[in-house]
Amino acid sequence: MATAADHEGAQTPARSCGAGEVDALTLPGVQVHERTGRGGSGRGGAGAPGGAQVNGHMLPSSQELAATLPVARLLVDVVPAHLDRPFEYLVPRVLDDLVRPGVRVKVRFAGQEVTGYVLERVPEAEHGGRLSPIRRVIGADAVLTPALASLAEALAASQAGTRADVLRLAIPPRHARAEKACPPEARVPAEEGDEPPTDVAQGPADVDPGPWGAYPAGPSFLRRLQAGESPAAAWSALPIDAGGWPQALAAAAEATLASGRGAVIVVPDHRDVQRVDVALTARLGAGRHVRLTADQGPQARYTAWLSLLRGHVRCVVGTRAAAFAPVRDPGLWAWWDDGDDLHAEPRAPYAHVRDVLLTRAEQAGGAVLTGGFARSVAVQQLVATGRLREIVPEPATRRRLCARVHVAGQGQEEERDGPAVRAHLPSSGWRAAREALTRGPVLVQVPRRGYLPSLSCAHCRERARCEACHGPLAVGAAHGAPTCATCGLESRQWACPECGSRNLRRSTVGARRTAEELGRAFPGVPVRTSGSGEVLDHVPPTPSLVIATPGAEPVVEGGYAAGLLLDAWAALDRPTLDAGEEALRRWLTAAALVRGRDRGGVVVLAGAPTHDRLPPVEALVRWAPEWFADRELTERTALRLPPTVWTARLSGPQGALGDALAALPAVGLPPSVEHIGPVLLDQSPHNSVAMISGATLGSVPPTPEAERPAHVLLRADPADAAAATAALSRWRRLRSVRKDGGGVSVRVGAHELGG
DNA sequence: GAGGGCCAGGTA
DNA sequence: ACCTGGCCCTCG
Repeated sequence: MATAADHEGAQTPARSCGAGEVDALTLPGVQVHERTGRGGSGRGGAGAPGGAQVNGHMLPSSQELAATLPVARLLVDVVPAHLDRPFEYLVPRVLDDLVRPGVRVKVRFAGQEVTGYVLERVPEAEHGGRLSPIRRVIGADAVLTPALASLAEALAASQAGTRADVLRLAIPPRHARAEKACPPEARVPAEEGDEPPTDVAQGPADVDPGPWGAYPAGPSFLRRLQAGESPAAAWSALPIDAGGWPQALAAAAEATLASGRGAVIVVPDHRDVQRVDVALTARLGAGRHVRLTADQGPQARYTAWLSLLRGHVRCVVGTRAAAFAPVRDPGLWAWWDDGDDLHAEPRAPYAHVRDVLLTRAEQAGGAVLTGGFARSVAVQQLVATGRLREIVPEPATRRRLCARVHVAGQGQEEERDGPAVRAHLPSSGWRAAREALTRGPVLVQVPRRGYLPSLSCAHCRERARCEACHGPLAVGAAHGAPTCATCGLESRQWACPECGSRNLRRSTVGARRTAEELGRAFPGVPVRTSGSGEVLDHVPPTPSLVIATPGAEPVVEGGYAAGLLLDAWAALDRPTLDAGEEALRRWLTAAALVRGRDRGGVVVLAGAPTHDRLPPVEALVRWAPEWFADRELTERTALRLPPTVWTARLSGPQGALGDALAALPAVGLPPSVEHIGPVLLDQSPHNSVAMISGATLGSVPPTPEAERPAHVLLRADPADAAAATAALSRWRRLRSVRKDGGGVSVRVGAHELGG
């Protein structure tokens, strides 16, 4: 393959490189303007007969420019916020044909070679100074489509980030072999009639509603998709008994394709991609859709991405980054399980899949569909504001197809001994499992992986902490010593600082230990585990115990006979805003894999507080995710908690945060914006490092007060959100130009002080 | 973010 | 007269 370097100085006439063959074309002999000459106008090359003229600067002949529109405005891929604006470059004549809006190029910027994206070609420069030439074109495809450009602009604005941040997530690295494998776009025009005829909306042949038949509003949603309309829905999915959510998403995709439009489906993890992929193949046949995941490798990823960009394929299923997929004429934006934190992008600008898809729907049109067994508070807010309409099953359908839920420890007294207690199971759970094992597999969800992830004082129940750093103590293996999860120090002589007791008790039991114990409680029954490390996709529908951590529950044909949800309090006790929401989501996700009530399916929730029934527990028992989400939304509105208010988090050294707070009003932060903090990030790890090393080395100075890491949470009414975000954006630009950001990072929409 | 110019203050 | 460091600006 000819690389850029191969072309260096080769004097290749542009004409000999048909667009289809060009990988990367290097401008031969570009030398001038490499250095910003110190003296005068430095009109370089000697002679320069027939040199072009731009802004009064004569250019040498080796630099002959495109005859028309010799200037390209580019977005350069650089980090600093104040550089998020167009820069102008010259278009050499040899690159004239290739430098089109959206094309990826290489240019010299601040002395380095950087990637740029062509925004437009213009007749003359706005910039007064001299321009550098574009050095190379990276692939002939216009990767920055107009749709993507406006998406990047909107997302950057709403997250106080930069367009380059967005594009880094949205446009995969170019892969030349993938480009070759995917036939050039010129030869596959969508309108030439070589598309499968089913792609064209035609006549009465309605798409088979499949699982949508179980929802009153389902079939009409599909019909509207097929008719080219753009409904927007929050869908409460029934358990797998009702046909399976992957099949439902595939049906929605088929209806959309039948209207002549494309579809984007985003799911949390690659197991979900696999399942939707299978469903799509079954619905659409082979070759009508592509997958897009982070783990598929550069070539496969770019091949899939290009086939969407070039319009060969109109439907995609993938994980987070697939939300940016360049599907042509999009008609459906769908995502599954809004509450799964895999949908939240961990890199700047931190946009959630929901933000990305809703923004795209607003900009490009198309239907919106978000489904799940649970309903997140964020989705409930969209329902409450009328952005989404509900698709929910009839109560009777739900009662029939959802498992019966029992909360252990309620009603009749639980037994105090026997095999159940030894397996730290409530006896009702043990009985349910024993009975269910005669009919099929039993799913056991344990909230945490590992062995004994956390320990507490056997006497006063105070959480056991590391003596050095106050991190949580845990036991990693069957006979291991308690070890700090934060600093790794072994604690062989632990004593409770509260009551002096030297005995530890487990407060959470991990999957491995549970597997051991259950194996003993149910001799002869095969035990399988699925969690981090080894995640099982499927298990056979034969009697077995399947122990899984949340998100790793294997699917079983025909559903589990029963489900045990252990250590409920551990899920509820997390000190985060969304602990209840997240607990319910995890329980419902597991419970949805269990057979419906009509087929004897039962779910036992163990370890929930018994004195009063918490809303997430009640919502599980009643299988009422909408009720819970609505209640939670009401409560957060009253308490001014996100997502009902705008929030942003600034993180960095305490001193720099103070400076930032002082500077923000001057760049337009509305006075109504409150701030909470600065709050010191956590005393323990940093102190512990100082303490431990101080003890051994004797001379490590403590972290200066101003340098200690901290957070500030900003909070504002939704009405002030745009102004507040804009102020943060301006502040970032100012900071980055002065190089005194002080290590403060900005995250708009961060709900918690932690993390 | 990187590189460089420019001014202030110190050093030979 | 020359070196060094900090500040601030440009980058097309």
